[in-house]
Amino acid sequence: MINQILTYKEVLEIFKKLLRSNSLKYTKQRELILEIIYNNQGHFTPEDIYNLIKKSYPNVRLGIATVYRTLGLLEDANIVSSISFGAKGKKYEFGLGEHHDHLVCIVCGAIEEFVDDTIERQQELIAKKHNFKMTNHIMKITGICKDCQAKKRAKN
Amino acid sequence: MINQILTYKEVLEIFKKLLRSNSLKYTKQRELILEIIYNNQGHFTPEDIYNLIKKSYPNVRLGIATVYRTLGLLEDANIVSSISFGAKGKKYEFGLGEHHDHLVCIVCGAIEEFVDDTIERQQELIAKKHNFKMTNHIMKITGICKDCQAKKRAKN
DNA sequence: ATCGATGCAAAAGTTTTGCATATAC
DNA sequence: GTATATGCAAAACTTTTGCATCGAT
Repeated sequence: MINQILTYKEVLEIFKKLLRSNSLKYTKQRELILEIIYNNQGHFTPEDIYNLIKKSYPNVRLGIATVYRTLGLLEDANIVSSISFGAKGKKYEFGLGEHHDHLVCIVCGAIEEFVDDTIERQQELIAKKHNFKMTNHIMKITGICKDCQAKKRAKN
Repeated sequence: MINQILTYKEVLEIFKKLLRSNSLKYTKQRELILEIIYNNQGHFTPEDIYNLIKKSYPNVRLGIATVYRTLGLLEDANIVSSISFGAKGKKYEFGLGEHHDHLVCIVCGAIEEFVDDTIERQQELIAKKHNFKMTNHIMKITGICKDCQAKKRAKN
């Protein structure tokens, strides 16, 4: 897992290299999908990404199928990662750069990110103990966020 | 979070109490869904559960919609928990009893479970630090399992 | 007797696929 | 020029909803 911040140019180079080494083609659509995910920090459904591109680049032709196909490609290459946040469908986010985990509020849906060294280290130990060659890991804490707890108290 | 092993009878009692206190009805279908999840340790899609019940109890009428509705109910009550394993759709498992996390093989799909005290403790600290009232947490390590690593070596 | 639950089928949503055409190499 | 990618539309799935009927209380 790469744990340093990469510029868009560097990421694009990684992607291009990946395409080349698999005899795949570098297309405008593929670039835009990567760019949107890189530039908009956050968690997006395939449809979100489709809509963002349609809005930002109205003159580029794009089908939703291409978004699905490209996300699959990017996920295989670990450039993006996906997670299911309980809501319907999967969400994707940029996956190179510092790894982080998620706190998700079950009331308002807010997502906070965190990084915790103890957790990171322990995960590696666990994988080793089970003879797993770890390629990725996800941790998600669900609960009620500060704001929603306050609102709840106010109501009572 | 309840951290002790409960008998089926105890779980059923919890479920019945939940139903009663919400003016919901105790039906054969609801009981069978709970029973199947309790007795078959593992991770099931709603369709899996539907098929298991159809096979085990061919004379009980059951629609897939009821499975979805009941799983929603059981999940809200924390009696079952759901997780998305990358494959399509969510999978459900029994959620009372000792909490555990998952190692998922990206090659063969095998799921191993583990319990790790350090992780558990750290999660509580993180939730506290972010003022989250934690209701649940999931950790998933993806990688290549021992067997698939061996097969891969054999091929090369 | 009442009110919620159920099955069914239709609808809504999500993801994948086939194919003719377009585009990168 | 060749091989892969694309958009589109259809198909395949997954999940939810409306409604008449059934069944638990």
